[in-house]
Amino acid sequence: MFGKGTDVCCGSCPHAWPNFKNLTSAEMKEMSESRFQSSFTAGETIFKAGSPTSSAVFLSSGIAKIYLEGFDGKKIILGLAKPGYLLAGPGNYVDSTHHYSVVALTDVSACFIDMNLIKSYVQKNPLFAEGYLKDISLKSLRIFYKMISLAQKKMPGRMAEGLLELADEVFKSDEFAPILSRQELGEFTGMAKENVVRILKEFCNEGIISTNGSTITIMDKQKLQLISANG
Amino acid sequence: MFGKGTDVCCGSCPHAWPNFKNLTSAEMKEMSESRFQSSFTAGETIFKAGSPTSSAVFLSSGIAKIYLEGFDGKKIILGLAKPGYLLAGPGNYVDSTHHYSVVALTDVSACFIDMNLIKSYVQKNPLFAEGYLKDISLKSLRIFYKMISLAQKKMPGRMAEGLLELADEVFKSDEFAPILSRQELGEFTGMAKENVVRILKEFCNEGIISTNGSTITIMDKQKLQLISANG
DNA sequence: GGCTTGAGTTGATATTTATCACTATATTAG
DNA sequence: CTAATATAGTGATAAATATCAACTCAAGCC
Repeated sequence: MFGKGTDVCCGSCPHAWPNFKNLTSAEMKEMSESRFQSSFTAGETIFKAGSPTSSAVFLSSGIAKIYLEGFDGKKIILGLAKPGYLLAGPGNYVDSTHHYSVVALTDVSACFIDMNLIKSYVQKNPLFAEGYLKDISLKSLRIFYKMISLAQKKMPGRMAEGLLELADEVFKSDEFAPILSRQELGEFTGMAKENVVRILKEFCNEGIISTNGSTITIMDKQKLQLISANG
Repeated sequence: MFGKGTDVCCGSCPHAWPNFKNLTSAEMKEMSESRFQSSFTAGETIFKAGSPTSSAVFLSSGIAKIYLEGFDGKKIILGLAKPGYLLAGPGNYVDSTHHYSVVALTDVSACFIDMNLIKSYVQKNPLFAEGYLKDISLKSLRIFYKMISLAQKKMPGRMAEGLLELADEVFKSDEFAPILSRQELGEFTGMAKENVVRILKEFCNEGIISTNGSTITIMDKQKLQLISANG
């Protein structure tokens, strides 16, 4: 399914990027009428690092993984995008190129908004520009802390942190389906997939989590927070 | 030495942040007249993570290290700041707090500019806002690549990359004084100081660099680039 | 159904990296 | 000048982590 997105105005979309609130209704209407919508099935690539940032992408439903491509095809999953998350990245104002790749983890429907339009609002609308700055700043900060975690915490600490992030920020629940494979969980927490298995098993044995079939449930959140904090 | 910086206008300062070119002459004059200047000797802290971002800081001379504070007092040096580098960080638009610390490596003289003034120019001056976005975007990108390097390269690769960054981007010369101690070089390349020593020695033995007293000279840049690229 | 494929899992092993203990060499303070 | 302190350097060891080689199990396919 794809096409011009003329059905609902972005202004009334419950999943819109918060910063769109700073647009005038004329700007909102213009943007809304010029956007494109497209669907992706789980596993499909929404955009790849290296491709031009011709559009800003927003999910209206589904979840996608955002990852950096390293050496030898190794990946680092920076985080998961949900509706309301601006998918454009810092390359937009540097070399007009994406520097991370985005792949749908579930079936996804996405809105594509012309980047030149976004950039023109940045120039015309100071509040919108400030909102964009806030967005990119917050994402930078998260990268800082991800970097500290990867560089200084040991595997159990990183896994605990990763599970807490999935529970608290992505799924908003202490019980969640394994939207990420063990391989991906490893790319998310910076370890080999074999070690993901071992550490999850360890957490199970200690009663910190339980893995019912393919669902992970956090049983002892305090302990998990302790492990995360102590590295 | 410190005080109001009324001697030279920022507009004619050869070390000014490039984005200041986008200010009107009235804005430039206002900013120039309200700024404060201060000096730091090598080793002194310019600001600490956690402190409020009340001012944007620019060096007019000297070099400073920018680092994240991790666990157990461990540090990650993100990079070195020279004149022309905006020292404010992404916390400014998130929680008005610095998230990295900055310490002078050489004697430094610095200009402090009221952050509210900067923020007001972001709102009044779209070109300035765009320049700010570009600045923060570029810094984000660098963090991406630093992160990949730390997560996926092995020690020799990280050291090679670090030396190349010092030569090509900081000192603009293949021979440079050891402004960073072995400890700091370790914080910069993500390894223990003992391993810094061992790898530098290894590089010496292979004729890739030479350490004359306390100066590092890159002898075989191609080889260094190869080591950096191959992880 | 039987076959293939890929994810999950496990144990053994190799590699990488940190830590520890110590010496040497500076550099600074008194 | 000398003691004290920080940095540099070295080797041995321990810890952390990746890699390799199986094996299991389930899903999809001819």
